[in-house]
Amino acid sequence: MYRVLTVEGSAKRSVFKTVHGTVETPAFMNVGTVAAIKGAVSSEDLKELGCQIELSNTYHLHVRPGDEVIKKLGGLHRFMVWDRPILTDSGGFQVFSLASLRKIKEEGVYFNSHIDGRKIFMGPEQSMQIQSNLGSTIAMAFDECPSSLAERDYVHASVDRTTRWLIRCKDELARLNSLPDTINPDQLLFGINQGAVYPDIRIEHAKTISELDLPGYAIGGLAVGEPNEVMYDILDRVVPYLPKDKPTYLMGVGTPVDILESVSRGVDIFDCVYPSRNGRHGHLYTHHGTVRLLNAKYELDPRPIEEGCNCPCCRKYSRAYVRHLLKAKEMLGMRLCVLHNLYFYNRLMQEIRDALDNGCFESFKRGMLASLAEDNEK
RNA sequence: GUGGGUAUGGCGCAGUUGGCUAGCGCGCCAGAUUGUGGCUCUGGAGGCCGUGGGUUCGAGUCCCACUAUCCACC
Repeated sequence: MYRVLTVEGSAKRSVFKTVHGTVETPAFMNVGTVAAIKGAVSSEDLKELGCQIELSNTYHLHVRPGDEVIKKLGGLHRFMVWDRPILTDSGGFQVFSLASLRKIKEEGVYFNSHIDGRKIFMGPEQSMQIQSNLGSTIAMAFDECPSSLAERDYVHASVDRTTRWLIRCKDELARLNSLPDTINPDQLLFGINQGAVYPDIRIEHAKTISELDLPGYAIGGLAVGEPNEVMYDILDRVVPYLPKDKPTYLMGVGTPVDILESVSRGVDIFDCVYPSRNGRHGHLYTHHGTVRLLNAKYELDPRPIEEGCNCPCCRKYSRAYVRHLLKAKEMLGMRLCVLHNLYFYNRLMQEIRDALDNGCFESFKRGMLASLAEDNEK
């Protein structure tokens, strides 16, 4: 299923085979929370952008349109017409991001829907049932993502509960996968490491969940406000305790720099809203730093967002035109910007894989870090 | 032409019985944003308060004239 091809330091170049196709890693998952990449990007577009695997969200699809609806329509792949791998986030992060609307108990979490305010209960079993109805390739464990500022005692108790939840997730998914009418009987479960910024709690947790022999492991609860150096330090300490023969997924990360630094620390898979959300807001990534397209200095700029970029936006359109579209709040402006950013991220991952294949990742990384730090003011 | 209303940053407006460096929304300029509520947040620039007189210790606020504009009526 998962095979390491080459290693350079802690960096890994691997292939991860699933029933929905192979993911070449290091890989970036393009984020389509509600079974769509925001910004009018279709699943056809995703293929053109080089997307290998897409991420959707359990909580959001549960509240709308409802996982039962998607199951009746044949599962998420058929629903959104995407035949490559899909990872569904468990809803655990919403415990954290919608914190003002929730109550956490041993059995699970009581939410208020952000759509209509109605009460929702989600525990490990519910999350697995929803993800089973969606039929994603990879289901994520239902976890709690404690604040990076949380007290040590709280984090300790939270992580213990997350472990108990993980065992319940594993049991429940095994049961669901064996049911006759299940959408994807080969659905995989990834466990999630937590522990905020306490290395000893994280390491202990990593050891514990590794023993459950799941097909993959994620590191959650990072890049939520703590300094970058802290995140890198946690990765240095924790990744060695996760199985090397399984994919390692760093949740919610990150900037191009974060990705380079994390690959060199052994991470295989990433996801982040940056390319899509920032794209919608005119914050564009290039190999030579970011372009804030809404800045006045681009008003008359006839160049593409990035010279030499082969994305659907850069092949045709000028900064001036796309800037105008964003200013006018035309959907096309967002779309073109998101297309560029996702193309950039997917291409960056391809470049990382090529460098690993050629055994020159460290020098590639040094050069790319220098290039990304350029001002792009010209 | 007559009567009445209104004139405050690019636009739309607040400005209490006249009282310290005239506010707000949008827009504009710049910055944040890491398992996405097509958001949200943080800064910044920009105003001789229509013009000219007057009353007062002090006027965006009161008085007069003028100009512009809106409404009603001949």
